Amino acid sequence: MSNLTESTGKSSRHTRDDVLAAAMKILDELGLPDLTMRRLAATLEVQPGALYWHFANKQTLLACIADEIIERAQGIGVGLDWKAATRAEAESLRDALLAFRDGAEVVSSTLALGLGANQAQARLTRAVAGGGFDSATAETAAAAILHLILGQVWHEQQRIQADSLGVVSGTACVTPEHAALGLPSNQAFELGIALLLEGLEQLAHSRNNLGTV
Amino acid sequence: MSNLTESTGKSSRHTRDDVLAAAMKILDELGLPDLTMRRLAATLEVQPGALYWHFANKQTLLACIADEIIERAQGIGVGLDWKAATRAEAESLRDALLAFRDGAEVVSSTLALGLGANQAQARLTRAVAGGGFDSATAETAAAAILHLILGQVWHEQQRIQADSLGVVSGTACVTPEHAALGLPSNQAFELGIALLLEGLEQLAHSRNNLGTV
DNA sequence: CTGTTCACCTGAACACTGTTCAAGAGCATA
DNA sequence: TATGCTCTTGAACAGTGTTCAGGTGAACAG
Repeated sequence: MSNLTESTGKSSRHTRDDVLAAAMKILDELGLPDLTMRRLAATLEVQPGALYWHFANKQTLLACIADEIIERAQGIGVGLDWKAATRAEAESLRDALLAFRDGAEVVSSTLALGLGANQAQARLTRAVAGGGFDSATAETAAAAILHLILGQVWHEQQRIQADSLGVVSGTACVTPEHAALGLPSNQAFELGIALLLEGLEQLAHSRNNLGTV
Repeated sequence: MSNLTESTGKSSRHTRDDVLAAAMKILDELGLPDLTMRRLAATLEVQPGALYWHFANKQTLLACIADEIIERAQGIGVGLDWKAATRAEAESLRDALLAFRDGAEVVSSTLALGLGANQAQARLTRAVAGGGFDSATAETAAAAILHLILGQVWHEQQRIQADSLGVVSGTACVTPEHAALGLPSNQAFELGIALLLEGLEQLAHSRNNLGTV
């Protein structure tokens, strides 16, 4: 009833990657609030304490999950101009976040804590830098794009879950002020990115008028 | 040693606003992780259960805190063109978030849950709408600005706290890839807003070429 | 065939967390 | 005096992340 590793998928001992994979499965199937160390341990047929041999604490685990989510976004921005490359990078990032339940929230918090998910900003920065901006500007613009994506996807994913639970929302403290309609999420995303890219292009133009490319 | 209401600030019975004020004080002085129902109860010299007469649960409390934080941001955008008005609104929002420890995180999560802090987007939407955009576009652009501000301030506030604790960060799962330098936070904020506003202005121009104001 | 090393796990606890609820205290109004 | 309403108590429930001395088993060395 145990000790078979591959075929029946049962217990015996686990590697760090096993734990990570199991955690990501729970996250995707049950959501972040249900991703507890005890549930994770139970899934692996192991005592909770065992997890702390593989990960120093839960936050570290979450940071690694965030890294994994981000790493699965691969844009193919070769041979494109910087605008198209940046847009492609942004889209692949968004897709990667959407592909995982509560992905945006996980990435947001670990990124805020400065723990993981640096690759996201790194990729965006490289794409933006193709427009010839100085590195500080490129980095800051990339951060702006990233925050925009995270905020939007987080909002969207929360709404998905809220709808599936039939939550009425509103009426928390003051007036309800019914939820914003705005554009559908795809278009909202494209508008946001388009605005930032357009702004960057204008910035590039105004720099051109003053000197070098 | 008790039962005096105003002068010594001691116990007796409390109103919902008392609880809210005490919660905000704890939040500002100790931070979000230390804002627990038990600590809040202890501050008010009351048993934890008493809090649930005033607020249905902790999330509702946090939503009200978020509403309060947002409400304290008052932009004075009268007699300005839409760009200046929007920038003013964004700046006052940013200031309001920065004025409270962990303000951005509190507002982010309750906004993601669709519970509170709607006024923020409402104000931004009104300012943007001054540019003559259709309501869906204005609303979506306002959401973009809001997400940008929240992401940036959250990041900034987390860094403040991390620095004060001497956390080394990095080395979570993969390579450290040392933290982004970019621009100082004020300039980062201004750049982000400037890019979005510039993008919006371009959008307005391109619309002008096709017809009405 | 021993002996040691080392990766991984157990079992049990610690110190918290949010939340619920019957019962009671204290004040205002009738 | 009696009723009703507001607010609080006290105690529990069901979880949470985390720690740690000790144990198990496989791999490797002599």
